[in-house]
Amino acid sequence: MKNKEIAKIFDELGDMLEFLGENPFRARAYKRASQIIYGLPEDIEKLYSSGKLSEIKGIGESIIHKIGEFIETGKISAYDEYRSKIPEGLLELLSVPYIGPVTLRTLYKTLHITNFDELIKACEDKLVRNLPNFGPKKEENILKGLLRYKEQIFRYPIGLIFDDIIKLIEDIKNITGVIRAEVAGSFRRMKETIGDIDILASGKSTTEIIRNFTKLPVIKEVISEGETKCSVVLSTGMQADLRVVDDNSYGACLQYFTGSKNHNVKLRGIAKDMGFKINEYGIFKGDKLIPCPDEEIVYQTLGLPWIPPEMREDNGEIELAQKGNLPKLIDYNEIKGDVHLHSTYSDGGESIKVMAEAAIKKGYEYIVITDHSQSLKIAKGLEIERLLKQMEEIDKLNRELFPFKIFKGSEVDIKHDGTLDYPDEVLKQLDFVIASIHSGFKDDEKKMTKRILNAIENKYVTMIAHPTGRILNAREPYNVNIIEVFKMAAKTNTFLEINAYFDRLDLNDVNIRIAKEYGVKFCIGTDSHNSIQLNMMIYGIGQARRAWLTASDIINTKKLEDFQRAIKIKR
DNA sequence: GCCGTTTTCGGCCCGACTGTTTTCAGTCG
Repeated sequence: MKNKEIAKIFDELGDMLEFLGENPFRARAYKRASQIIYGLPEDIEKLYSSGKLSEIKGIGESIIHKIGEFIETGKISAYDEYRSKIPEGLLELLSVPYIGPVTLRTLYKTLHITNFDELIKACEDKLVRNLPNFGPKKEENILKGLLRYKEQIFRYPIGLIFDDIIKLIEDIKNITGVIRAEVAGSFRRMKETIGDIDILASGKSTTEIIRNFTKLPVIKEVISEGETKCSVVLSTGMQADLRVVDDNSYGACLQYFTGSKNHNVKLRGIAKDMGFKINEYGIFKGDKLIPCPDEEIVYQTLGLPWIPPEMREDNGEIELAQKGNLPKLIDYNEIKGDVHLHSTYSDGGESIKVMAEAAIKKGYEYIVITDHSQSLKIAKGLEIERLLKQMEEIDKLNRELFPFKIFKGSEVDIKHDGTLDYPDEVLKQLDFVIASIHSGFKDDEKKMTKRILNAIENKYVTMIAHPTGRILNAREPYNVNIIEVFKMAAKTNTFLEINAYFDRLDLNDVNIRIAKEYGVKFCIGTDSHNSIQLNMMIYGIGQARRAWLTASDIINTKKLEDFQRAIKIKR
């Protein structure tokens, strides 16, 4: 699939036009197209050849032509032409705080800066401050931005920072005068990674609230501080922005601050067509303010139902809302059991019983214990004998914990030759067989795809875990033709996992949406190695919601009896 | 570059904060 590759080219093309100072709306059109293509739930080549690209808003004649050129020739001549005018590496500087297209252009034209290190040196040599409209403060900020960018080139996986942020919000709620406070931005949209934290609070004395916020112990540095907003760096190195408004504007501001940017741009366009002006303080009809203490009012005024934050990416959700066809997304409390858990039998940290009791406490009706199989020695994978012994223990626990149910499962390695790590006679004694890749990551696409398809075709395999193998900030997906996997999974009733482990989130939102188009059903598993990690379920649900899944798409939303029936369907 | 039961040309979301200026451009979200 070339979606990502093409999306990246249009994104860069947008950057180039910005840098060159060409029509900013043209640049934005490319950037918009890039984001649309990145989030496409289908193979772009297929859409191109079937002529369906022209039905997508934001993709016009010229861009379709360029996509066609890329599919047929592997390149886009307009892109290559601009590329040759701009030094390699220069545009990366656009991602540095304080550096926008105008600043970068000046730096390039006057000081001939083309990369990171040259700019650092120019700042240190105090050359930047003397440029027109620059000054000492700006030079200092650029240098700070460069250093911060270098430190924080990656985005934080949401699961890594979730608890800290919830705690921070509690601290903010305790500041005198604060009426309401919550996190907005990509965190509220449950994006898999978070760049910075956007926090919203309401209260009367905004300046005072902000001053008290900047004194919280977790704040390392104050970047900017005004009457209604401020930006700080937290002790973790993460940036946080706080916005404080009157409680009557809370809903409008929450809507605005949650984004995404594209979602808001479209919404404001709709408002404008209806004769409204919409900003973070509310909706205006002429000079008359319609107060929006709650978010629902913003959408309602525009004739729309409230749209869940996870959907707000301008991927068609506004059009769906206009038609009254928003899906009922899976709710955060609809999961009835966890399907991917490890215990001390392999590399988990706690006993099966402790894991089960934690699940009961969460209100689950069942769990599946899925320790590693024999060849994964590094994780104390179970030889057949120990697996049989584990089954006995599970039988015993099931008598004890009734009506709660522990299913007998295993996370079975798909070995390098494409066979599974236990023979069928063993697999058929298990209730739930997970197959997954833990070795031979470097196989070429053909071989890797064959390995996974082999596993899917085994009638005892219930689910493929973490189907692409990517690890956030650490490992790229393995070379696999994921579309073939989707097709075969749908055909054979093999479930695909939405792995909720904080640095996996695999399948990711884009792939989940594509897989659903092919008719795939999913389970969400936390891959927990201790009982606290059961809480990671929310991150998996978040990704499912971002992919517009409903409870009926996800097998472990089913009650015990129905789940039991569903996992037998393939046999 | 995209888009249109107001438009096929002329628009394209809106405001806060900073640093440089002396009224505003640039950046950010």
